[in-house]
Amino acid sequence: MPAVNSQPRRARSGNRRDEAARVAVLHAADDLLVEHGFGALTVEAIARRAGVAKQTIYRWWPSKVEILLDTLIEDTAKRLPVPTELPTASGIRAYLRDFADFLAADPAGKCLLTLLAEAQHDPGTAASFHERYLEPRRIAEIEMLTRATEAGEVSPVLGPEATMDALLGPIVYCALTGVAVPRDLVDTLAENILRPRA
Amino acid sequence: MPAVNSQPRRARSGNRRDEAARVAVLHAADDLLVEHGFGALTVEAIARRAGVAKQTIYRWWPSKVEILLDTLIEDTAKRLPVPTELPTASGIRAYLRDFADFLAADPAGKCLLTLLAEAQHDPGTAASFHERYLEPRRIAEIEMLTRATEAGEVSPVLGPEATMDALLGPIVYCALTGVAVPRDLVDTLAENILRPRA
Amino acid sequence: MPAVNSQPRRARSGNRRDEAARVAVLHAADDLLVEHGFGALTVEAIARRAGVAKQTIYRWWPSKVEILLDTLIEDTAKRLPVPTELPTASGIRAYLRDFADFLAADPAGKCLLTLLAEAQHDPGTAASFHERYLEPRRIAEIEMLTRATEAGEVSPVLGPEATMDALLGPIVYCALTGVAVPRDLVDTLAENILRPRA
Amino acid sequence: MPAVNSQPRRARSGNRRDEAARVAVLHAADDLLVEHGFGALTVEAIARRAGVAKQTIYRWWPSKVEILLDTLIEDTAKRLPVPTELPTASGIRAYLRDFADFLAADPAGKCLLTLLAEAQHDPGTAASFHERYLEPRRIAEIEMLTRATEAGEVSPVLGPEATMDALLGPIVYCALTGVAVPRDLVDTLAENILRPRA
DNA sequence: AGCTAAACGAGACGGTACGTCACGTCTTGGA
DNA sequence: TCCAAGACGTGACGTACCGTCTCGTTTAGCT
Repeated sequence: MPAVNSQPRRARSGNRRDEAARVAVLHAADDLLVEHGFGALTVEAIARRAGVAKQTIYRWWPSKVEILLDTLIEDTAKRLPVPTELPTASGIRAYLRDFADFLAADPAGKCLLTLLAEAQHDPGTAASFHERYLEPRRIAEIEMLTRATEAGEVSPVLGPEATMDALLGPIVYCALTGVAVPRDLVDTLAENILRPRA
Repeated sequence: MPAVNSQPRRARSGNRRDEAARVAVLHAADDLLVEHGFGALTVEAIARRAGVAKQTIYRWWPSKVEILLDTLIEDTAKRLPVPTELPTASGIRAYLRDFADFLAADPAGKCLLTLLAEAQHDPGTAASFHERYLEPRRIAEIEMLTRATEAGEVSPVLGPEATMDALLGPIVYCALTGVAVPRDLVDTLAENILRPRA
Repeated sequence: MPAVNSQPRRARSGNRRDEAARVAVLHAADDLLVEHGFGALTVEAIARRAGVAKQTIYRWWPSKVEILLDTLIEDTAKRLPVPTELPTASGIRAYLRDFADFLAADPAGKCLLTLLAEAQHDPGTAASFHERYLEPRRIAEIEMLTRATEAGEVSPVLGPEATMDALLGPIVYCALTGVAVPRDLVDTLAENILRPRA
Repeated sequence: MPAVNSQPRRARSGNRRDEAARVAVLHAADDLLVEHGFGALTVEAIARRAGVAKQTIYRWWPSKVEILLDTLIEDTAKRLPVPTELPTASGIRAYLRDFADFLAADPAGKCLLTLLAEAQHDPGTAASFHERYLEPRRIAEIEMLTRATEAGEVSPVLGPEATMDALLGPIVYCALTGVAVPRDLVDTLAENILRPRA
């Protein structure tokens, strides 16, 4: 679905990158992943669905996982921002709940799980995934946690890195094993690991 | 002639399954995974390395992930049994530490992570992995936890299912993201989630 | 269909060749050829259909074409004997007509065409086919022709070998190309090549 | 740079069919057939020998017999044209002699016999072989015969179809049975079947 | 009556080729 | 300069048969 407007033919780009082709590829990849699973996510299928030539994909993305990574980064920025300004205990708890919902329900959540999985199979994917997604988020999360601790909102029983692993780990593990995150799991974890003020 | 292996030639199996071929396939798959990664784990490569015909693999395993699953099940039974008899708080803590070491260092640990990853890509793999590995282990773990609780060894802050997710999740998440599990993470988690007697 | 009687189990043979298995194989091969074509004529399919183990086939026949050859030889002896006693011009003409009908209509005719075809593909088949089928028949045909010539029944315009090629060639060629042998072709050929007395 | 073949590397084709690959496949198939027989004529062997990918073969030919058919059609057009302009009795006789030599000596002759044989095994092959080779040639031959008859060059004892079967049949039959066509067979047949003027 | 030897059904085995799919690279020709 | 289109070499897929090889059973014929 490359066309984004009512014109029968997309305005072709000439010698600049075709933005319509770019978003068509991202959408096609995401749609294929959600609708038919990772097995159907081939470069040829993406090109077919996006109405784009295969070469156009190879020109701009080194592999199909980078497409997913682009999608994930854009979607996460919109739907799951890390709260960094004046974080409170309840703000952090809300963030954890949002994260659980994101993994369980959002199409981009499937995208994250897929990338985490593919990173186990391929070192290159792992490197990209860490560098472009995990590390930046982790830095923001650590900052969130540090500020909250300094403000006396929370007093975690572990260092910031380990605290984030202790909080996110169970949520991710439940998502990976197809288990719905229990309602009280997040709250009890926050209570016992973060030790909020109230 | 009491000796059964005086010839270097492998004893052929007749019309019964060839045990030597079976273990050769399991070893070949494990070796390929550890040495060259999941990308090199093709059925043809396994057959080549095991000195076995491709058809022999397809005769006994519906897919290559079932081979890994067989390997994982056999190896886990040997190297990471769930302690079910008279479990103590320190026994559970030791189990968690062993699990972290298993994921980090054992070849079969890579196998587990690979299966967990592949389960994200393919529903069939997910079903097999749950049915043949995760569920049986989870049942044993729940029993371990229940007995320890009844014996007063521990008094967990969550139900048994959620407790196991809270304990195993961070370990798995660290392994998946390539982070070494911090020394104090497991112990502090056990302290705050399980609340042992002592 | 190995069983030839009402007993649920065929009487097993002990340490002598099992005649029931032999004819079951011949029939299965012929049936498969006629019903599903040469492509379906695999050793495994023959064994399956005959209710016989593959090894039993390999024990007695070096290849599947030898099975067809056995069938052809038995059937030809019954249904298309070469008239050698006191041959007449009309006897030879009748033989040619029978041969045309045999190729067109008899299951064993398909068998002959198949063997002639397979002989083009494989020298071993060609050797067996010549030695066991073509040569013996040719010798009998030449004798038939020679006797008829000596008796003054016919006075062929070519030597006996070439005469047989001139008479049989068109019939075989029509069968190979799927053309029905025209009614007058055989008769006119006989008239102009054999030059019968009357 | 006017030269197109200054590099040893073959010029790649872009998005048009690669003519070099096409002829390489035809030659490889013919060579394999002549050198090692039909048994060695596998698609994989053709691809290997032609230096071409298997998929390139499957992209353009539905089966290996179509490759042979292409070869045969091209070669026959060059080496064994049917004389259609002002055919004479001796012209027809020469055509028959050329046909016999073609079958006996020319590589493409083996190709024809192979196709005729394979047509016995597979109805699809038979259909293609008739439609693309036998029928067009037969039409040209019938026209040749009709013209010669109308010009009074010959007065055949049979209709044109049956006449061609009577003339070609013995030649093909000899070739199929590995018998060298006797020198006088063709001439005597022509004399007695065609009845030329002189 | 028991023993030996052969043929049997069953079917696992190491192989080869099949025809299909997707990969990533390349070239053409149009905008 | 970018793009759609698509042919190409590469290599793995899962399947079908090949011909060989045990297995354990059955039976004929000899001790």
